[in-house]
Amino acid sequence: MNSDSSSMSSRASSPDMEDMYLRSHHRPDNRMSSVSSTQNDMLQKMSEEMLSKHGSRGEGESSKYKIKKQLSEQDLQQLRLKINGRERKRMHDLNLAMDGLREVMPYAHGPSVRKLSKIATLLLARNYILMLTSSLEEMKRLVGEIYGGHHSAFHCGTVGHSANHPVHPPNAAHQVHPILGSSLCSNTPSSLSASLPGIGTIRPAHSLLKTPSTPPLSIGSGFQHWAGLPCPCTICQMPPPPQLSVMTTSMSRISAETKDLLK
DNA sequence: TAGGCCATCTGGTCCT
DNA sequence: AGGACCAGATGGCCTA
Repeated sequence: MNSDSSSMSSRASSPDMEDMYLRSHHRPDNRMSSVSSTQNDMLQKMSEEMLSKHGSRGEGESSKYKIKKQLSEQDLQQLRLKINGRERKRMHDLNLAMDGLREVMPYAHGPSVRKLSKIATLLLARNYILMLTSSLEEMKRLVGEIYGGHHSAFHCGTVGHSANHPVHPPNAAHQVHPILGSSLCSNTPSSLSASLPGIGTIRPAHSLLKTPSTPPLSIGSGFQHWAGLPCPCTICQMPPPPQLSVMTTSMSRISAETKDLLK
């Protein structure tokens, strides 16, 4: 999913967004989902009122100029309503995307839990990404340690590798760690750090991120969980193997920093 | 009641 | 020209 609409050559069109989110969000009204029926009625009334007002006024007495002016005014009003509607829809799409982001955050979801604000969602998402990236880094390092001298086996199996290290077949990594294989191949530590300079510099507490109404529970590795709700991340869904104790320690450290953010 | 958050309107700018 | 994006203004709702 390409969420960076500003960087795209062609800007994200609303129909696509509607398509994306309407599938998972059942919206009775295609246009104004979050606008209350009262507000919707009000908007409808406003437009109708303006249209009828401009349509009935000035009949007979007005000059051609006046009629023309009224028509242009009417057109202007219609145009304004049209633009407002588009903007409203755009903001709704943005909010749906924000909801989608909230859903995948390691944060309690539910009617009793207060929704994360937009800014808090973005900041938490950033730190979550940094934390996951850092965990991946550490995992890679540990795998490298475990298989010490066979480090080269964890690089992508290329012709070059098989030529340089005939003892270790190029696909050894995939045989030993099929789960890690793709990740290890797609990013070397150096390239990853280069592409994500923010790693290791997770931001300190932000005043905009507040403690949720439901206090966080610390389970096992120290990763943040909130009452009664499982963490959606894959790391928490599998029990950490004993070899990864170093990683879990690191996870505790990182999650503690994340916890600070929520204060 | 002040402050935070949000939805909406609006005008401007940029892009296709 | 029309549409998308953006930022400022405004008013409503909620909470400490």
